[in-house]
Amino acid sequence: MPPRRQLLDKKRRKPHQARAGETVDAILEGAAQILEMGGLAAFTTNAVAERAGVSIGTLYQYFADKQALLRAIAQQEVQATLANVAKALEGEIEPSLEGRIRAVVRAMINAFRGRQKARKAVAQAVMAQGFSVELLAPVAAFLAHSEAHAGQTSDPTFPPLGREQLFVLSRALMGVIRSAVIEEQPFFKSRAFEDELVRLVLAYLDALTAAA
Amino acid sequence: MPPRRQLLDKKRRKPHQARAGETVDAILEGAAQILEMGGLAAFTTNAVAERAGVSIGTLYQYFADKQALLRAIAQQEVQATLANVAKALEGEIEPSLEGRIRAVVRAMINAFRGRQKARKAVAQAVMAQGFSVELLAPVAAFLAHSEAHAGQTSDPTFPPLGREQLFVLSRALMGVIRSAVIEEQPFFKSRAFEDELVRLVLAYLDALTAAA
Amino acid sequence: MPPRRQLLDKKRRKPHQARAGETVDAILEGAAQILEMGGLAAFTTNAVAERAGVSIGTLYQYFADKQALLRAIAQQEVQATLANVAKALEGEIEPSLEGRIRAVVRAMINAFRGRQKARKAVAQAVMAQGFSVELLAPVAAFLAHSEAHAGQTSDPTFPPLGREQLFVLSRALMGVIRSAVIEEQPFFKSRAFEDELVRLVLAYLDALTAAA
Amino acid sequence: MPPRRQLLDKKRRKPHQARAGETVDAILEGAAQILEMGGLAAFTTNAVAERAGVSIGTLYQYFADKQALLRAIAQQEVQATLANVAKALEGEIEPSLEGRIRAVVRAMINAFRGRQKARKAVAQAVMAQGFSVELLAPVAAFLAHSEAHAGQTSDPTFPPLGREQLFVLSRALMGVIRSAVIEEQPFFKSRAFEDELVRLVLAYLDALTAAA
DNA sequence: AATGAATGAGCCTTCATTCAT
DNA sequence: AATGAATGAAGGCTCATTCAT
Repeated sequence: MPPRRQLLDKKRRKPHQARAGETVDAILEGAAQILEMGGLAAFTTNAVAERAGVSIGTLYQYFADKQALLRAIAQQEVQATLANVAKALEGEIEPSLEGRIRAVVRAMINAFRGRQKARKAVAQAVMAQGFSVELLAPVAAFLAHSEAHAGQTSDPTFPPLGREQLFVLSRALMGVIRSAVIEEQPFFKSRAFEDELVRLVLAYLDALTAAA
Repeated sequence: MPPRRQLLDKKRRKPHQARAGETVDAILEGAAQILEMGGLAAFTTNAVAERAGVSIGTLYQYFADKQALLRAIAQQEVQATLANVAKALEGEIEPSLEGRIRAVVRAMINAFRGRQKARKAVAQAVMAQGFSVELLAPVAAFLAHSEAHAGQTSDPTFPPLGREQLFVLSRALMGVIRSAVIEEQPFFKSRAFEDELVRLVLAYLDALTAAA
Repeated sequence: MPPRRQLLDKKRRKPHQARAGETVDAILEGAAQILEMGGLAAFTTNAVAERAGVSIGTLYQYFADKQALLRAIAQQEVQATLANVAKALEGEIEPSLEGRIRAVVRAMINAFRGRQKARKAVAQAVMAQGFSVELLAPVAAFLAHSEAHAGQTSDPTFPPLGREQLFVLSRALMGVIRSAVIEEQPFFKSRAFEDELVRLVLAYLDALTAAA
Repeated sequence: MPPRRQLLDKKRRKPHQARAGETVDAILEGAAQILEMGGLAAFTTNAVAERAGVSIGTLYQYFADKQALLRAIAQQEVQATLANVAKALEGEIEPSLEGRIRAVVRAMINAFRGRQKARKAVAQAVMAQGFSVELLAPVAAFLAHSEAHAGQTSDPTFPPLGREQLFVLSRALMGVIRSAVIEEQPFFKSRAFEDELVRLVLAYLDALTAAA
């Protein structure tokens, strides 16, 4: 029996004896849901607050402004994706280069399965702000790291990636996945699609190796 | 009997004729300028009308709403880019596969040189609407066409691209360029960047050939 | 029979074929009324717009922001007061110093009769912004001008007022009237009150003369 | 049994006693600081509470609302100013009328412990509420009292001031100082300014005497 | 007594769109 | 066809105030 607020008729709900952390989580979750449902256009602070079941004032107690909220979600999403990728890599027994690349590709594709529209919106919003560089930094770092490990295996090694090469590789990969999500391609989750992505990465790395 | 707007004919008719055409062009030009100067944030219908030197009412006589205006600009840009690519291809003497790929890549990069900010804004806005599919269709078609021609040369031929392969190739290329534009990468117009793009496309096509 | 505004029931009225000038006047009038009724606290842009019978959008078409509106009213009020004073002086046949001072005092008192609360609010608001100096400048100029004329009469002349002296004289006069308005003193319109104000000004001027 | 707030007793009791008194003082001090630093715009209840080092809830335990807090500050300041004036008068060896007037003027100028901005803010805020009457009452009373004492000296005496005369004298004095504070006049603390104020009061009193 | 998370009414402002002229 | 004054829904954000702990 929730002690406060009994007339649920009109406005707020959620009795919440929520600790601050819980409140923040609720807001983040609400924001993601709004993004998922209506895209960036529906992403208004009032809508987020309502969906999160908190007052607009509470939202602003935790996020300085709309952008800060957006940034937080983006951060969270990138983190989650990276964690996904990392986990996929660890679990991978097969140490072949192709095996590891496939693991990364698969993890990235799967990362987009949950909330496609939300991620789409986040991607757009974040890019629109110019945070893309910082946010994608971890991705680039990860790829670089992954590449560094390559030398420890029996795989054909390849020279360290230059600035432009890292950029091309990471953006090509993300660009294709991004497009597939945004265009809602039917083959998004197909094995054929995954194969082509792996082929793309592998081919590029091979070409680099050959050139060196 | 299409009463308004052929605007894609590009050719300006006699100045005392086709008042409408001129007005539309003025609006489109004004819109592009606004976009270029202030980005999406400054892109208000009133601002565009003022810049174009027409009343807001007139603007709405030719464009149903803001989105329609945005779509028209996007259309125009894509069209122009394709024309650029085609011209580059035609003028290319060297018939090697790499030579043609480089021509295409260069044409696409150059297409973004004029009004980078405008293109960035258009890209973001249009993607947010989900029109990417239609807009990118001509690009994909063009690449398919280009590939079809490849067989007619003395180059090592490669099998016709499958749906996923065409998708991966085109989106990878566009995705990298798009990212470079949006992130305003300093190396955008460098030779090194161009080289990597060519390498990416070439490597993927080689891999496909090898697999066949 | 006021021609405008017929359905007072709910929201908007006024079919308005209003010229821009009329609209501005309506807004200014509405603003004065709001100020008169509820003071600065009630002075919200929405309230003003509603009272003026225009949409909030229209208000912002003519005034950049709330402050601009406030400044406009203040300007108008000061102007009106000065006009009042000037007219009173002109009409004054008796050219004695005391006679002229009394005319000024009376004009100032009368200026505050119409919309006491509005003027009170305007005074406060304007002071809060720091425009007081510029706005009161005409008053000071007027006093200086009045003083300049003194030499042309048979009155005992007095030396030109210094900066501090002009300040003390004008603010003392305005301060007393202002207080009377704000405190809603019953004797505000009495002859006795007027007499004391005249005495104050006269005494100060005399003292200055004696000191010189 | 008044449970809260005697705060005007000024005397701080034993530090381990009277917790409430200390809290109230802290709030009042915090409020004054906020006012001084950021003016009325920065004067939010939350800001005051934070500055005072208490929670917002505690603030509301001692002050019914924001206005009450403002009133308390004003009260306190007026009280302090009067005390200042009284002390100045007592300490004044020279018993001449001009000497005593100067002491009063100086005390009023120096009031508010040098916190001009806070004083300005308080003046504006309090006036906006219409509390001016009550707040100025002690000032008027003091002046009346002071005048009453005048007769006991060897100064040229003057007749007791009438209602309008007392009003004019006190408001003229306060009005000038108030304006100087609000307009942030550079000569506020100058000797020349003080001289003119003294002259104003003296001249008016002289005129009254002469008329009697 | 004190705390501070939560509330939400309401403020200022923008801008896409309409329509009488 | 063109104009542009007018509209008003909607958005971001603030801050005085409450109340369960």
